[in-house]
Amino acid sequence: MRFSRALIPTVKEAPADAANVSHVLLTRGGFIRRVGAGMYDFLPLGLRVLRKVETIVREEIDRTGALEVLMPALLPAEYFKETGRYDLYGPTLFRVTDRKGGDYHLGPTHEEIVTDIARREIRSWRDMPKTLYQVQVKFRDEPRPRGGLLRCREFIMKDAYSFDVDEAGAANSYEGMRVAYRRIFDRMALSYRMVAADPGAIGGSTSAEFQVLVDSGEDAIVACPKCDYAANVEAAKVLPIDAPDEAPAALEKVHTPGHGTIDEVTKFLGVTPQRMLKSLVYVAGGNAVMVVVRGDHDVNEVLLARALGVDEVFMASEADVKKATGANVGFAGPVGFKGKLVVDRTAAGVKNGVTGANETDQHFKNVVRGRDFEGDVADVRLAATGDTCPSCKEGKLGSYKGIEAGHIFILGTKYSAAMGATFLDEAQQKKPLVMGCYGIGVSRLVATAIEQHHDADGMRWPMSIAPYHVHLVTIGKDDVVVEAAKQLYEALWHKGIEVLWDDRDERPGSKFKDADLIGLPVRVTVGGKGLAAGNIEIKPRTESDPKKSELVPVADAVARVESLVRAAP
RNA sequence: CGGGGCGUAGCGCAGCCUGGUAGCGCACUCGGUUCGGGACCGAGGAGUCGGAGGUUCAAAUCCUCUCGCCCCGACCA
Repeated sequence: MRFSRALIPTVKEAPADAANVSHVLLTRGGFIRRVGAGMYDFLPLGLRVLRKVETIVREEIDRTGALEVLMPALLPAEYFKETGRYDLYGPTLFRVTDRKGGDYHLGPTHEEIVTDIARREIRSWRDMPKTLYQVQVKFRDEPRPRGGLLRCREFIMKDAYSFDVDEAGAANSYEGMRVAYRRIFDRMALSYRMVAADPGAIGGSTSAEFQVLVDSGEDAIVACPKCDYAANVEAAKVLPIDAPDEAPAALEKVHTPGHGTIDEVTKFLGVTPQRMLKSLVYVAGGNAVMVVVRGDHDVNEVLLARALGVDEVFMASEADVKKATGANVGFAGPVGFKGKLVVDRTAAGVKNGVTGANETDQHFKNVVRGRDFEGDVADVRLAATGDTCPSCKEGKLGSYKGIEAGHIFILGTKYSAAMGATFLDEAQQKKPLVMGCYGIGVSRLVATAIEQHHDADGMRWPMSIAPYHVHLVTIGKDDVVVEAAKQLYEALWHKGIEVLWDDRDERPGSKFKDADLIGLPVRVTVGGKGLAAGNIEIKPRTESDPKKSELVPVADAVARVESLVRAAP
């Protein structure tokens, strides 16, 4: 492609509304343009990347034996109503009404729709295993779209669904998909980690996320350096931490005027956060629940909800805290608390703790569980850096940030049972299909790749998903230069190497800046000076020194470029 | 939805507090000089100041309502 005929609207200044590197660079590089909140145009370069990601995903998913289908994005409400998700999804569902007043919605995911295919088409154990997938647009009215392509209201997802006769079969399908996912992320040259995850709203038992490791990521991950344990913090198991043994001292009420936070109280009373019993009020199923964790820990709301047997818990409002404790926020405590009380296992072991007295400006010292309060003990804290690994019990967990690029689940019979998707097994018994589901955020991956591969000058595309492989820059308009470039351009294309030729009538500086911004993996410069000496210049985008490039005789240029393109991931 | 902020030329912004007839940089068009890391000179085109209502002789500026967007939280690929 000749730059002069392409649509690559690069801009010098970052858009004011962009906060993420990928959003800034994709916009500046002319890959995408915002249309509305969480909606983007893919301009030619952006679309080329998207297509390459899709191709890798298709190749690897096909390799597992899965079959590509295409389901509608516009869905009649009846299917989601069958499983109750029409209500459960709430405002996240884009709801539409047709001319006859019928209820429809745009598909946020397609478990119900594939399950409908399955209940019509899969009748015998002989039909399985079977995995169906699609690469398709999804719609979710996110509470807060953000980060450019990272979180959109309309986005491209690869969603696959497996159907098996039993749990063992489902585990097998799941394993096959796990291998495919590894290959996909490896081919895209992403540094990622597969982590244990919470199945969340999709439901099911086993699930793992593929987290691309970047500091700007929204998800917190803990991982063990000694074994392969890694988990999203919200799904991480925690081990109780023993407190130093002490003889119980007498309960004592202390005046702590205006000191409500852990930080203030520890300083004011001269105690460590490990001695604090942080008491938080949540609302679960309409009731106020007090949760006690150690001062240096945070509540894991997923674990808390599970411990309470509810779907969701919410932090209580300031007013609700006052109502529940009779004190201002900052002075809640378990001692004398009348409502439901949940105590984290580690907090339960704290001897002579410090906690709010449910009285504004008052705390208790030397609080002992069993003597001063009871409550239900459960692991409800978030895993933290330095925790002992719950798997090998040896390593100390480290913390990482990631972007969720893929998620795989074993669903079991949740959807098949609800929708009557059954088959006849060898014993002529009617059984529900055992399902798994597997998602990859295809459009999100475009942005994720940039979050991980960029520098101060712009993007650094991995070869496998770069919009073109080679950025050919010509300096000046001399006939010799243009002719040499043209020959190189055509020779490379004949070898299947995709070349973007910047043939614009621009000054060299602008061309180099745009080349760095767009970030194609190999830059080839043809200029009068080099050509006079019989050379062209080759510079990988990963080389950060602007002056450093390889001089190659014109005759060897094609072979040299080809070897670079073939070698890179 | 809770909290914060922003809507002025294609993009990035100033002007608003203290009303007086809209400006800067980039981009764009034309002419010229330039040409190996975002050149320079000259000339130009381009804006219902998000929308509606109000106050006023006069509103981008003050008031009310409204729409849109961004950022921080709860959700997710």
